[in-house]
Amino acid sequence: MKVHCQTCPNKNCLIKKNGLTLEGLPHVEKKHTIHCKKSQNFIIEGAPVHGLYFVYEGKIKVGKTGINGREQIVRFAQDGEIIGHRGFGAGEFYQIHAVALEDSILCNFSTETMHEMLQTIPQLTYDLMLFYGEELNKSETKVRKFAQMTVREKVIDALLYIFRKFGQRENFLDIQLSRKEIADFAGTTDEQVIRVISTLKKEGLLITSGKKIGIHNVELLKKEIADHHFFLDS
DNA sequence: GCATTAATTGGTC
DNA sequence: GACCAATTAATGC
Repeated sequence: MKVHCQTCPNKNCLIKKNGLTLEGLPHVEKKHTIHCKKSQNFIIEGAPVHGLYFVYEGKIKVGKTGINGREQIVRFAQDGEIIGHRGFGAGEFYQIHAVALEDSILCNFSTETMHEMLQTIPQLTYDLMLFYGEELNKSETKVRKFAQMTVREKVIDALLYIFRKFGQRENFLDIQLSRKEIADFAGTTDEQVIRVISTLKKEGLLITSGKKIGIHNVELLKKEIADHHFFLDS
């Protein structure tokens, strides 16, 4: 079942914002709608690039595979966000993989369609450029964090990122992630994540229930890593 | 309910 | 601070 940009609720999507012009409409019609089941791997690392993805609805993790099959989650994405933008224009093959964390709907624009759009809609091109700039800034910030933060700080930072991005519902983070996925994102191991979480729980900063995690005191957590945040959130 | 998978804890290097 | 092993909790079938 196909979803259309005209009725899409994601106001912050770059296509929704800039693609519904007279010039854009015929291109927007060419997009493909992809229904993705939970844990489906829809971008395979090393596979040929086949355009750009936008999340219509759902939650996605984007990662890279390292030495010994060790996983590094690069970012998470949800409604309205772009995936696969690094492969676009630059390389022939994806350097990342993307997996749906829950049943999701994606919009796929082929490389050709993107080229046509970017060459006819300056505002879209401009917004995409700003987006690339932001992404670069975030990844530079992340490099510094990885080098300078302790494990405890990295885990706190990861939890706050998840909190910012997905928020909480009934006092628990509104996304289902395993301890291992948090570890892969924070750049450490699942055992370390579990240890940090259980001490934070003892300190009254977090609550847990099964695999669900709830942040009890955001301000105190923020305070603990405040020294590392000179610029912006990432 | 049983079997597989994930969370937790303790220990070693 | 990573890796390994053992135990316990959670989840799939």
